[in-house]
Amino acid sequence: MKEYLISVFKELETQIPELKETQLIFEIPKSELHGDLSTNIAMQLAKKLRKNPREVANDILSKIKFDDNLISKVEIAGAGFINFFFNPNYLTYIIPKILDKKDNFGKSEKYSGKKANVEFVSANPTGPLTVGHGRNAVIGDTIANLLEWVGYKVDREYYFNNAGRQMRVLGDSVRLRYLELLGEKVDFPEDYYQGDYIKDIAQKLFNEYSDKLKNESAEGIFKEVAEKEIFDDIKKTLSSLNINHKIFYNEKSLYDEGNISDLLKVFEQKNLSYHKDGAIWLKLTSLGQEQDKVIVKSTGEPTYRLPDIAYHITKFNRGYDLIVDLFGSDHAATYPDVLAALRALDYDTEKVKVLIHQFVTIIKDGEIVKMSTRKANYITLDELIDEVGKDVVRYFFNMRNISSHMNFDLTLAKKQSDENPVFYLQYAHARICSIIRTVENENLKPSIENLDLLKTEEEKDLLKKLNRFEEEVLMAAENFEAHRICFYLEDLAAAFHKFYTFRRILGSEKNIAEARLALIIAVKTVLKNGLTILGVSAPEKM
RNA sequence: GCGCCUGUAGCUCAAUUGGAUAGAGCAUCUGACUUCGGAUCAGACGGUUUGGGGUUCGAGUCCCUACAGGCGCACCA
Repeated sequence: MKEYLISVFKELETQIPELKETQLIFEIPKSELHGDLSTNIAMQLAKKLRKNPREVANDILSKIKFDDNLISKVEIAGAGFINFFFNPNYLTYIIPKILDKKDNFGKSEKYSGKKANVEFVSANPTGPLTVGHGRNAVIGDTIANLLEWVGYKVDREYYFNNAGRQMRVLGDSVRLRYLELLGEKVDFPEDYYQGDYIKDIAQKLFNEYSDKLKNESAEGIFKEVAEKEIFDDIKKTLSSLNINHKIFYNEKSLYDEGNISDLLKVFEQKNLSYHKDGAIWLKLTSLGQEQDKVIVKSTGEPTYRLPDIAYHITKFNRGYDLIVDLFGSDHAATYPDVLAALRALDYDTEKVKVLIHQFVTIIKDGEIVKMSTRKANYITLDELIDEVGKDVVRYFFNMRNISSHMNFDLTLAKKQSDENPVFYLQYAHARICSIIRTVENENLKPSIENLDLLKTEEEKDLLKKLNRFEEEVLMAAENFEAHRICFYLEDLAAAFHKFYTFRRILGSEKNIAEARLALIIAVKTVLKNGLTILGVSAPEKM
């Protein structure tokens, strides 16, 4: 429909040349009184033509003839909006379309043929995933889903580093706990990993090797076993949320394959780096950044920046059209340097979309829980999933704009069952399934023969909402905003529940009953597809 | 001190990217089923969009400023 209106206005360009320079926008008005689509084009033109907006609108309409089969009414309203009212029959076209496409309804081909990489979680294996990682994990996976729905071929990627200082400390933490088990008195440093999982790993090593590891170094078996155990747990946690990364990219391979040394040479050749105080610095100030930063320490060890840049270069070289980086606000300061460097090396950083999500504040028994991996004062993602379930976790993290500093009230979440919107959606789906089961016994079949009988307010409202789904998916994907899907689905479910309260299938005249049956099957399909994007199940019974 | 994010109803959050009368859920109050799932529906209450300036036909949204909170500001990642 939008396409139709755009084409009509395009034809008008010959008569009103200024139209070419204005952005033609059609939007769905907030209020139904303002029609099904609306444009502010007259107001935009008014400025250029130095005329009254309503006059311009009148002028435009006098020059256009609309197809009566599509548009039933056009009006000028407010300061100069032009509102379009669809022919009601047009709305019902969506039902056969949904019934035909089923699980694929809502998908589009707009970006088909394009490849995207979504990097998310990317926590180093130093401890179990926390609730904070959970937000990252869920958002990342859902964005990947959304991109797939609009045609991208998506790789989900996890970047990690098992070489640096963090991992050395991890290994040594395990070693010290192990020595404790041997009865040695050790002084366990405060800035080491305090969590019980370290003791568990030490215990495991003790069970297997007894005291044979007494003289092993932290970097050897202690680190290796710790990394493996913890990474296995991380993968298990993610998989319990149905999150499975295709690629685990180890920073170490960047050294092994020479990417790091190559990059250093390039910086040198392009005169983008210099030596000072025994370290190598990147000339970020010449790239518009605040200050130069060290890329190789005086010890000869690179800082994280260098591999970060090399890593992103591999993403370009791997041929992605879209590169999504998702991380928490604690890392927000690092990416501008990386992007500046990439730009200086002539990579098209328009392809890189950096998404920053704000932190989750955990509230338990009315108090804020301060979290720290090091101090082992945190709530793990596993605990959260155990307490509220996978669907609630996924829905909850998806339902808010990523820039919101969201609160997670754990006490409420635990007792939450009828208060949580995810149940509201699932209930609507299960209810429709139940109706279908019941109605089938009455020898009714969904029919699209008499959809024009769907003309009550409740039915029209549902039809309008069904008509919006494809665009919602596209908007959510293009803006990387999964929460729009949540709000849309809640809206749709509410419209269904209202329909259910006032309009019946059983007991209605057969043609109406069968048209309504087709309608609710369409609603069920859209609910399920929306929940699928979010990674939430759509149960047939609850 | 500097940078990024945030501030909207009692609480948790939206607002079609600058549009029309700022909307939902929860909480509170009042109502609604002898038949398809009451985990539901209808209604009421609730706002100086943190304060103050500015930009324009039009501002929750953009600019300036003050205040409050979160996150950063390494030769850690």
